[in-house]
Amino acid sequence: MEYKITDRGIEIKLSDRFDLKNTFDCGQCFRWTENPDGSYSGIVRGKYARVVSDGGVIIIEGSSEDDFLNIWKGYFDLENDYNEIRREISELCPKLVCALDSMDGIRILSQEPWEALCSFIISQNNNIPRIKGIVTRLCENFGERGEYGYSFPTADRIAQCTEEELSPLRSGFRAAYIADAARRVSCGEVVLENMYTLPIDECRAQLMKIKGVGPKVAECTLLYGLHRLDAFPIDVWMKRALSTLFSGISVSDLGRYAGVAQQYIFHYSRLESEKLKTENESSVLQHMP
DNA sequence: GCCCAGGTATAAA
DNA sequence: TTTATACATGGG
Repeated sequence: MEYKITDRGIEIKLSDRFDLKNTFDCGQCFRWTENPDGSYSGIVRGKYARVVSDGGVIIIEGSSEDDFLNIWKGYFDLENDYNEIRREISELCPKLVCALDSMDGIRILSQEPWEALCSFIISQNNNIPRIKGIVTRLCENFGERGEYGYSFPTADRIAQCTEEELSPLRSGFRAAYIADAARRVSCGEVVLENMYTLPIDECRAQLMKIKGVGPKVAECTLLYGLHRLDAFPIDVWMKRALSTLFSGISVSDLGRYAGVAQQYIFHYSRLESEKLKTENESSVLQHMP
């Protein structure tokens, strides 16, 4: 990864790819919005940036060099080479090549741990547009107002709220879960920062003490919030995908990038199920009088 | 109105 | 240990 400072912002040259749509709109994050020109705007750790992809170069507009080095470089995982990661996954599981090819240029973001935990508690039994709405209201109601928008509220701030005070979020039954997570993080019972390095099973067990956090939310928190690329899903859809689309592969075959592989598998299985759906619809149409 | 959404808590087999 | 339901809300 090379970068230089220009009048447009930080210009980055990568040896691998960074596809903005695949990265920001794949369901791993809920606070980046696409602009009409295809760039994306977002706020991380209270800092605003606009990310532009321009002929193989990525430009982070509105970032100082300090912010780039301290925030964006790690957040966008720019020092990992996804060509290498993909090569390792495909060598471990050659059957996954079609899944790897189905989503070129995705990067696993290294989000703020508390934001990821909170976001994926909200994500359960929910759809992406509504998740985004609830997260937006969470920031508007309890985050810090900045020049370009709101920061994600701290666990301490949310811990002060009663369930009643969370009602403007319209998050339904998840309000109690958000409150419980905030309380446990705020009082130090759950220390997210320790989970960058703790054994993955221990992390999962600690997270699952929180009400409303099951295996899926724990995995997502670890993968997207603590950048544990080894955090593998023990989720029903994953088992189904591996037993149907990729029979013969088990989660333990996926190695140290199990979490990254999971992202590709998820996307691929979504594509396949949609393909199946349209095939069924057209065959139904064929039999219509 | 009905169905479903990157699930989880709870009760029951 | 595995399997069925309710859960709040809103987009399609």
